[in-house]
Amino acid sequence: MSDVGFGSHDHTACMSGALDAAENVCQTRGLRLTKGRRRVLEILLMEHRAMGAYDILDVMALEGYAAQPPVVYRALDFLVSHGFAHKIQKLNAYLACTHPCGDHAPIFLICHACGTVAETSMPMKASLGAAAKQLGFTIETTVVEAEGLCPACSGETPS
Amino acid sequence: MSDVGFGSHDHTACMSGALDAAENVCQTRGLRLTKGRRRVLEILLMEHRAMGAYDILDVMALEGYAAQPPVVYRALDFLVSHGFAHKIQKLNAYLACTHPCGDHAPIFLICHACGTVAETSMPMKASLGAAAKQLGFTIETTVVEAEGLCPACSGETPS
DNA sequence: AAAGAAATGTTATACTATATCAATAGCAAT
DNA sequence: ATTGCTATTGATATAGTATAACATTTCTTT
Repeated sequence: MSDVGFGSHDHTACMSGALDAAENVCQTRGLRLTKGRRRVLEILLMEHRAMGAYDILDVMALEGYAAQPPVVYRALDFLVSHGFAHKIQKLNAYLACTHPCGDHAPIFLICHACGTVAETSMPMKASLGAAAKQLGFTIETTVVEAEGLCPACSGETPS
Repeated sequence: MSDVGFGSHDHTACMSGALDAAENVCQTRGLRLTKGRRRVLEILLMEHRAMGAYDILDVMALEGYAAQPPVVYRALDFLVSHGFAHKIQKLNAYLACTHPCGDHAPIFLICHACGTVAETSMPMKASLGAAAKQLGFTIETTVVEAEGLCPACSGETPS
């Protein structure tokens, strides 16, 4: 594991950095980070938490940019399929990717007390792929999520 | 990895065995495998595939035991929380557990061509837990799912 | 038998996601 | 610069997944 989302960080930098990175990746790969897609990514980065699609819609509505569900789901599909965001399956929620974001196999640590989700990377991707291969199964994508208590919440008695 | 769901097996034996095992576990732990819960488990074992809650409802309706969604969801909650079934997060579907079913950390291999889901067990549970612990995170439950092509489908050109 | 806990039946509704089709914008080649 | 093609957006409707709430029944313990 290399990096984690618990503890503080320079959020402004992390956000503009991630946006710049996304711009660059899109440039390089000939992808279009259109207004709607960028807006959804900005919201995810700004909020810095796992958000449901309808949470994102709410934020857009507050910003005066009312939109329909398909707008957000399309943007999320784009962001997720190109690695700019991830879907947290256990929460039906989406999280901006704050990693260097090449082709990675992330794992997520979900605190069920405070709802924080930390992204880190898989210490065992290779072993998983190799083990599956032995069974004749070819892995294309993986989901690894762990639920439990984050450092802040495990020391206390959270409500 | 110890066991896998690709390839054939003695389905009748697997089903009655799993039911007996569930009965025994319930007996031991003072749990009640009531009619509705047992019925849902039987359906999952019979169909031997990942089923949505409404798929299960459809089967119950065909059997003349029409029920409302909460009936199935409650049964599934019971079965999942006691390890008799698992939820496949990527599919919003449920699968009977066909393993010896002590306290295990399963991983699922999902074929996106034929929809088959194989349950096997985690080769890296310990490493994951230890790595998370280093970050101060205490894991309580894990979800590990891999999507790709099963042996049968990777050799062909499936539609 | 009575009391308390667990499970069920039922209605309604909340939450998550996609199909569909018309309209528009970006891009490449003549 | 127009034409034609493809990708994207807008908008309406609807499909699919899951739970809240509350009355009723069943089980278990006393």
